[in-house]
Amino acid sequence: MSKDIAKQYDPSSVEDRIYASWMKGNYFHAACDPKKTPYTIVIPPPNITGQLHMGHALDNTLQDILIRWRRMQGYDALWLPGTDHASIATEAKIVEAMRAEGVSKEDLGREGFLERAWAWKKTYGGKIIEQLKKLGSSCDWERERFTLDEGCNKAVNEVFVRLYEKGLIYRGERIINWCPACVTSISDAEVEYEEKDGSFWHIRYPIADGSGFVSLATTRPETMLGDTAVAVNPEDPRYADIIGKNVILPLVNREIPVIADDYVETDFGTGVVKITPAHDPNDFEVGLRHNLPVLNVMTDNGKMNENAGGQYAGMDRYACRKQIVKDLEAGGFLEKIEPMKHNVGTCYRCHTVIEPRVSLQWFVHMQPLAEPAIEVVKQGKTRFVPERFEKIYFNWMENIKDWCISRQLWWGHRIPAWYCADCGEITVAKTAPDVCHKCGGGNLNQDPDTLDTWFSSALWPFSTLGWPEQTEDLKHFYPTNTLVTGYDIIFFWVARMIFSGVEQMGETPFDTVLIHGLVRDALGRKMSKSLGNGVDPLEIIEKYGADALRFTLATGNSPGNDMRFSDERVEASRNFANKIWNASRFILMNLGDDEPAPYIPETLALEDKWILNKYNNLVKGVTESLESFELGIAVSKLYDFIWDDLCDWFIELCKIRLQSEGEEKAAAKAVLVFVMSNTLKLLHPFMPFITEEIWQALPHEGESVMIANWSEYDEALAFPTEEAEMERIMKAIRALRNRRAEMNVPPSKKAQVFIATAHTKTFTEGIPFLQRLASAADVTVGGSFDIEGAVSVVTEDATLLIPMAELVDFEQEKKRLAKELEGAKNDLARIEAKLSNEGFLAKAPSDVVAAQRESAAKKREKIEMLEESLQKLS
RNA sequence: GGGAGCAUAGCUCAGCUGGGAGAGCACUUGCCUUACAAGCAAGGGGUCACAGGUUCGAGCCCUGUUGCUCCCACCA
Repeated sequence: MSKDIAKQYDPSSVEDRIYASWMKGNYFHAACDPKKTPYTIVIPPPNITGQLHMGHALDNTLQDILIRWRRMQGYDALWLPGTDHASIATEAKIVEAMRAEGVSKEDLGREGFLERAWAWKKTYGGKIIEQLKKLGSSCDWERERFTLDEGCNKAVNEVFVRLYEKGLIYRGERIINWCPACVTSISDAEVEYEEKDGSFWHIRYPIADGSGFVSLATTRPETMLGDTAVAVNPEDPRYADIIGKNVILPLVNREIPVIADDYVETDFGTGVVKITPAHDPNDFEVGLRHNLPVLNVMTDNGKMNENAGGQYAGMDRYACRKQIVKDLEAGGFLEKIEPMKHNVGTCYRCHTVIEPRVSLQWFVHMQPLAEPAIEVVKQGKTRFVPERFEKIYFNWMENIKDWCISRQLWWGHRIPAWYCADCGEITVAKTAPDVCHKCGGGNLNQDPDTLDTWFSSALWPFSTLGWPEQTEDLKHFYPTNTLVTGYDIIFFWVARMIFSGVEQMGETPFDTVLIHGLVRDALGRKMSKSLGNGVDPLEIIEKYGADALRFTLATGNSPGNDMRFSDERVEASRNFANKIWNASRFILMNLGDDEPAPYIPETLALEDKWILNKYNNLVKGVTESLESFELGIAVSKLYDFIWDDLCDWFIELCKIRLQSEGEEKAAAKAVLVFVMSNTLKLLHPFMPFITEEIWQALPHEGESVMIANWSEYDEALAFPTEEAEMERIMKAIRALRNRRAEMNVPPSKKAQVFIATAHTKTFTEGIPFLQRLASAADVTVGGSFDIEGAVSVVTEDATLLIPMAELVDFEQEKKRLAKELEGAKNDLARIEAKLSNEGFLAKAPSDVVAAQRESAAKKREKIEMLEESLQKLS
């Protein structure tokens, strides 16, 4: 904030400069000071392929608010940043770029491909970090990590070996989800189900002995090529006689048995199910039970393979489906086609329909890991905010299935398993073994596959602190405190971090999981690339400033709930920033070159005590809200205080004293500076840039507001009596303004006011306020007045009389007063009904009863005054 | 098939452990009152989805109903 202060706050001219000054001051760096209490947040590492989107902006704003607040409170606050290698997404991106050049992965070979991938990472991987800085994120950049860096690799290998040795990682042939576009297996969590219009094809399978046929229905007719049985329910009388017979698979003329299995429902479809063990998870289970052959009929990229038979081999699965249907129809096997909606699993990265398929993969045996992970949440060692997400967590963990962790990709942590070419034994080791641990042969080949990205993300809270080394950082900062993330990645990440932390470290990785919702567009739709409705946070920052964006994201939103984003809301935030800017400008203009001086308690005026008391309560309120993770409430308290109390009232009230000289002017200035600079501290976590810019311009101690001490409630600033007195005056001012507006009296027309009140001292003190803020001319305060033809304005504390006979229709005035009287009487009747209720008096807490008594007394006073005013009019 | 969330002013949403509803935007009226027109002042507008229940008292707690949204689940 320079000398020539503009009327409008221009964020673009201050943000980068301020951020650079913070970096220069090294304020983001956590010291790892054993004398200080640590407060740690690990960032949900954004993908290196990522562009900062609104979800990131929200997530990181919340984290920055928490970390800045705790840092100011004196914690050894560490916000540990980093990025995720995002195996599938990154590899896809690189392969795509290579395709444009006509190069394939195979052309380059593994080494060449990885070289290229690292080069890509070097060029583009830091982009999102730069974008986080634009947002104001106060991460400890010295500790920045990458899920595929050397340290994380060590951690990954360590965990893999440990789990393998405990028997919790195994290799086996199972049905897995296969994405034919990404050409890799994916985990169950990575499958997204989408409801699609499909068909239910009813097909006739002839019975081999020529006794007829059975009808069955399928949504994926092409998989019939891999059928190795047909199943019916053993209790189903319709089919009792065919169990054990064979049927002939149409088109391929292969004989397959009819088996009986409980899995088949009698009341769905025809009660007959084709069994394709290689391409359906249930069928696979049935196949195991009945010892059926497993016939894989598809290739890696979703085409039919040689097992599908000559006429279909090489066809795309969907082309094949069409052809099969055609051929079935031609052969008279197709009974009917029923339209049907069904849930189709798709790849969460590319949304290609996944193909369940039998495959040899690595798995984590989840059950033993899930149990203690459930326990730590049950015991409250980790709690979810809001709590309801615990149910989602439990539900997932309690029904957990084994986790397929191997991926047929090159970009990622390579599986630390070596196969002996001589004896076939597997050697799992942290570093490449020289010889087979069984036969001692040296002919070893490492598994070509890499691990699920989430395997390394799961270790993030401790791998980033140096684990498996017992580093000082690890000892000091683990377990971390707060994890901030969206509900959409509880399964992918949060759950896996919890069981990994518990298993490897013996301790849950964080005490609180703060869950936020999705940022939707103005119409409530999910922001997505395909819809093109995404709002770019960087554009918003450019247009309105980072503080306005942060404020928008932090406000009017409660944990776990989705929010809508609209430019109008950012505009409102921008206006708020501007309001603060101008209030500060006003203070600075009045400060001149005066020595900054703290206020002297003895010189404080009524309004000073009022604002100090309000400020003191604000400190308490904001801190409490932050402690309970109600950031939206904290920020709205600040908004209300700054805009309403400080700007609309206190600054206006101060103008009176600022026009004078001497002690009272000094007091006004000192209190203005005190309240503003301390409020800036409270606001700083939410709006870091503007608060720093202004704080630096105001008289201050210390280098930066971001390392200033967070304020605490201070008994010396408690002035409840004065606040109440001030409120009496304010009420009178509002009532006067209201009355004048109703009568269309322009502010330029000053009016004489007589105030009849029991609080003569208070109102005498308030005379200048009424003159300044309620267009009063001469004000006379007394016990009662008898004035002919005056307009009366009645509050609970006073009757204000304005002799403006010429402006008033006294019949109207009588009606108005009568109406007001009636309203007051109704209010009183309601309160008295309550007070005469035995149950209320007996059971309501005493402070509530007292409050009701007080408001009854006030109403009675008001009624009395209204009656008096009416009487005078007649 | 299970589970969850939401339903409050014209719009978008707050409303913490029950004590008679708030904000922003929009709207109406009057103000360039020299910090701010991205502003100031005043105002209108709500049977808190519906029906029961608990309670002295319910937007808030319980039950049910309706509508919308989401998550999970192997119905071929």
